[in-house]
Amino acid sequence: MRIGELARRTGVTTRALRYYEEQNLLTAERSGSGQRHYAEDAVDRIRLIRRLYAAGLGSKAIAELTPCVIDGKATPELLRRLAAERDHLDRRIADLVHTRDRLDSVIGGASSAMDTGVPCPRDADA
Amino acid sequence: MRIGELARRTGVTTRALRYYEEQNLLTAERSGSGQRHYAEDAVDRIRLIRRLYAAGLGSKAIAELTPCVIDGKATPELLRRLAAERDHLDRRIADLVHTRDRLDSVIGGASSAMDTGVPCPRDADA
DNA sequence: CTTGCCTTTCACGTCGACGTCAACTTTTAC
DNA sequence: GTAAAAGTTGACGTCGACGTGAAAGGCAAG
Repeated sequence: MRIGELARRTGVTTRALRYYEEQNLLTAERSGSGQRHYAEDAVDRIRLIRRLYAAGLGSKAIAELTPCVIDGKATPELLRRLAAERDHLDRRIADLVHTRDRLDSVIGGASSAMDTGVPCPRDADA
Repeated sequence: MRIGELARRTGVTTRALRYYEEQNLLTAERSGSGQRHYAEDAVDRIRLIRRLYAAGLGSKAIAELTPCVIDGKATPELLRRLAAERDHLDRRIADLVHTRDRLDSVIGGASSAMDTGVPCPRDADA
C-alpha cells in the first residue's frame, strides 16, 4: 500500500509517517518513481510505535528498541534498556496516581469550602 | 525571602519562578528597588504548581485553577474544571498502565527469545 | 491529453517551559 | 569603598513531534 492508505488505516498523518522514517522508526520499499510502498505489517508497527510514544519514550529510544521487538534480536543491553524504560514508566505512573489523589483531596476541600463558606486548608505534606 | 532562597528551598530555578509570575501563577511583593519578596507560603504554592504541572496541566489551566485551591473560592465552574482534569488524569494513568503491561509482555517475549533463540511473536491485540 | 488526486523533497512555523547570554542595578561582605 | 554575589528586564535559543505551505512529478480515468 502507499502512504495515504497507511495513514488512513493507522490514523496518523502522512507527515508523521515520513517523520518516522526520517527517525529510522520505519522503512519502506520505493517504486521506480520514488514512491513509498508498505507491507501489511507496517500497520502493526505503527501501532507499536504509537504505544511507545504514549509511554513517554522519544524517537531515539524507540529507534533503539524497536529492532528488538520486531526482529527478536534481544541483546542483554537492549533488555536492560527495556527494563529501565519500564521502571521509568512505573515511577511516572506512581507520580500521577499520587497527583490524582492530591487532586481528589483538593476537590474534596473545595467542595466542602463551597458548602461551608470556609477556605480550604492549605497544603500539608510533601 | 528573595528569589534565590525560594529557588533553593523549592528546587526550581529563578528563571522558572519569574516565568511562573509572568504566567500569573505566582505573585510577589516588590521592594523599593524592585526586588521580589516572597512570604513563607510561597514554598507551598510552588509545590502545588509543580504537582499540577506533573499532572500534565499547562500554565493556563493552572492559572485558572490555583485561585480556587488557594483562596477556597470554589465556584461550580471551577469544580467542574477540576473534575474534568481529574478524569483526564485518570485516563492518562489507565493508558500508561496499559502501556506498561504491554512493555512487560514485550520484555517477556524478548527474554524468552534470547533464551530460545526464536524471534518474539508479533503484536496481536489493538 | 488533461483533469484531479496522490506523492515527492525542502524548509520554515508552532507550542510550552524554561535555558542562556547580555547589560545593568542592588545588596552583601570585607 | 570596593568587589563579589544576587537581583532586574529583555530577548533570543532549545527540543520534539509534527503542521503547513510550496514547487514539482506520478498515476488512473474520461
